[in-house]
Amino acid sequence: MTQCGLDVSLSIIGGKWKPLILYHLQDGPTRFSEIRRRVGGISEKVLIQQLRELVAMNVLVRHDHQQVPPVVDYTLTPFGGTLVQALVPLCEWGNQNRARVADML
Amino acid sequence: MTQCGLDVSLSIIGGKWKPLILYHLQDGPTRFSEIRRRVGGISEKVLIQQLRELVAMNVLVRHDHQQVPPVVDYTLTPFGGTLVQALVPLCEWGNQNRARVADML
DNA sequence: GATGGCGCTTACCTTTTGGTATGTTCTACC
DNA sequence: GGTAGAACATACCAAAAGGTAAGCGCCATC
Repeated sequence: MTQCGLDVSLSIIGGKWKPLILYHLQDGPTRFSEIRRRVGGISEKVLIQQLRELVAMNVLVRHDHQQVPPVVDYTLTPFGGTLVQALVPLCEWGNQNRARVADML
Repeated sequence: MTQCGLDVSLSIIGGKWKPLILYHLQDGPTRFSEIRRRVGGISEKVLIQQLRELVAMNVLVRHDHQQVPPVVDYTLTPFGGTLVQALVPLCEWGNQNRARVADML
C-alpha cells in the first residue's frame, strides 16, 4: 500500500476553491475575469487570494501584459499540470455520482 | 474535456481531515481509537464529527458491537471505496512531490 | 459625462472549522 | 482502590476561511 501523501496535496489544494480554479485553467492561459466567470460564485477578493497562493507554490504563473486597462493571465506550470491530472479521477467520480450525492443532501 | 464534478466530490471530502480518514480505512473495519492513532493529530471531538458526516453520506458504516467497554468500528461502503480510489492519484502525487513542496513552505 | 469593464486593494464582518478541556459509564488491570 | 482505556458528549473558545461593500486608475463606449 502506498504511503499517504494526501497531507502534501492537501497543503496545496486545501480550501473550497483551489481545485475548481485549477480545473478551469486546463485550456491554457486564462484571464482573471474569465476565471472568475468560469468558476462562478467566487468573489474577486477570494479569487485573487487563491491565485496568489497558487503562484507562490509554483502551481501557476501570472503574466501581466503591461497594458492599460490591465490584462493579466494565469497559466498552469508543468508542476501544476501534474497536480491537475491527479485531480481528474475525483472530477470524474463527482460526475458519476452527482445525482446520488444530491439526493443525500 | 470532462465536465467538472469536483464540486460534488468536494462536498463530501471537503475539510482538513476527511481524505486522511478515508485513506486510513482502506484495510477494512477499524476501531475508533485505532483511526485516531493512525490519522494522528486529530482530536476525538473532530474525529467523531467527521465520522458521523461520512456515515450520513453513506461513505462509511458504523458497527457497534454492543459491548462494554464499547467496541465500535467503521468500514468503507462500496460507494466509499470508489471515492477512496479516486483519491489514490492525489496521494501518489503527494508522495512524489513531498520534498519539493516542503521546500516551498 | 455617465457607465461599465479591467485587475486589483482595503476594511470589516460572518460563518465555518477546528481545538481544548472536562465529564461519563463501564471494565480490566495493578 | 487508583489508574487506564474504550467511545463518546458537551461547553466553550480561537483561528481560519470566506463573503460584502466600497474604491481606484484608466480606457472605451454610449
